[in-house]
Amino acid sequence: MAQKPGIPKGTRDFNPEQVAKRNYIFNTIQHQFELYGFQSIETPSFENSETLMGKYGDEGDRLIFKILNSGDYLSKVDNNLYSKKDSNAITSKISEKALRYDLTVPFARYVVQHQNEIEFPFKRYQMQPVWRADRPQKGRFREFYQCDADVVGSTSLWQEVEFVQLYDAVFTALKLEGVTIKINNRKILSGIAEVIGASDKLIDFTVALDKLDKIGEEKVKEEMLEKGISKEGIEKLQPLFTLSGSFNSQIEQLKAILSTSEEGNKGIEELEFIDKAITELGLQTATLQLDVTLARGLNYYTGAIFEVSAPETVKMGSIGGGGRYDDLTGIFGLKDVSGVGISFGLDRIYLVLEELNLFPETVSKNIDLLFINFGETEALFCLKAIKQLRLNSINAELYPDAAKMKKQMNHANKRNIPFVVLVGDEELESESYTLKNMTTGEQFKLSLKELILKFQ
RNA sequence: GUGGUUGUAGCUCAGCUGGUUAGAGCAUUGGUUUGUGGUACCAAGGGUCGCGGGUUCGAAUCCCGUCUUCCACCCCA
Repeated sequence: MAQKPGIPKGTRDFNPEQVAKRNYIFNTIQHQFELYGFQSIETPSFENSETLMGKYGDEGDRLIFKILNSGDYLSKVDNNLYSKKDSNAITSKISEKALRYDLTVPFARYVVQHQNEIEFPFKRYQMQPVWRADRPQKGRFREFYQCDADVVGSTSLWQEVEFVQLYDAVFTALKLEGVTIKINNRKILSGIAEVIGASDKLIDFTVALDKLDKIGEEKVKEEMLEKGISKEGIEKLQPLFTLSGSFNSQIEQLKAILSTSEEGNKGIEELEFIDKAITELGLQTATLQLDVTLARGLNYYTGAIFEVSAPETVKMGSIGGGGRYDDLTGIFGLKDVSGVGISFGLDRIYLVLEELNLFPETVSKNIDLLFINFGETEALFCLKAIKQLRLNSINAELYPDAAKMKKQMNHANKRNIPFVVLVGDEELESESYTLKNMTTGEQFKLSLKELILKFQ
């Protein structure tokens, strides 16, 4: 035997059962998206490099899969550049396309490109694979699916409120109870940075703050010092490290910290609005939690920031994220179109449902009837019946070969087919069908009409 | 990108400090059983020990490289 074929690391094959389970998640999410008024679009799996590059920060650029130009791609690189062996400089010469890294940036590109055809506010959802040249680990792949819902063309905070409800609706429909929807606001982070005199170090400051629950207060302070944030500034942060209690009481504490920051106050107002509405409307199974350490997608989020964590019993990174971006389309030349959206990580949700055993038993569809093949005459007779069954929406098939009974029966068992039909000489003569229940072993002789009636 | 970990039959794994022809269970195929399956028993097929190089009289076993797996960091869904 030659060496076995394989697939690139971080990618996966899906067997029929896995596909059925994935489709169950897809369908559940899609159903809720549509209930909330979102419409589906699709974009190409690869975009022009300039559409993607620079939109996700340096780290993001590194993780984008670049597609090599076709043809004699090296001939365009001048010798001087080539001899320097500067990968970054050469990349733009030999690669002009790249695999999509997420669904948000391509959507922004779509909105700008089709701005005159779109009726705003535009609510779209998109469920497609994205690719990242990351190193795989638990719940992290190089090809995975995102399910995004975004609204563009409205600055209304009611959108944020609806997205919180949508998260709750989807996870409730998936029977995944006890997820936490964490919410924060970019304006609060900016406000804090402003108050401690580190406005220019917002990203460094938030990246460090984000690690609070992971590495602890001391290490976070160390990292901030390293990044050049003043000692006095860090001292002002002290209340932040011990921030606790209900949504409301955290808000009160934040108000004290941010009293001098106009932007910070704006962020507080927004959070209060959302919390008040959600409290009034109620959530089914999820919990909305204020988390000031939450810092995601800072390269484009300007208002609300969302992240969803699985129930604490499961060790898994976030299973969803999102936020408000006031100026994403600005990058592509369209000003003043605000957007807000959320994303579901299908592959991670799959792992969580699997771990908690939450998939319904019936996710995979099976055929009801397998006709045993006894030979040419019998097979043709069976196919006539099968045709009628299928016209009546009954799943049925004929075993393709006139193999030994044992083999055919075994095949039915392996595939968990509940019934087989036997048609031999005797049945041919009487134009009847022997139906055998593979679980109980019972069998009955039926006419085609009776057979159809039984399975309809 | 950094650090660690893993790789033996289709699958799950044994194989002690290097020593004849590398094993088991499950799965597969055939038989006991020509139109009645699941169970049982019997038998058979299937492996360049991830790949490449090195040390050695001798390597699945030790060393180096490489790829892969999983995990942590970075970052993220």
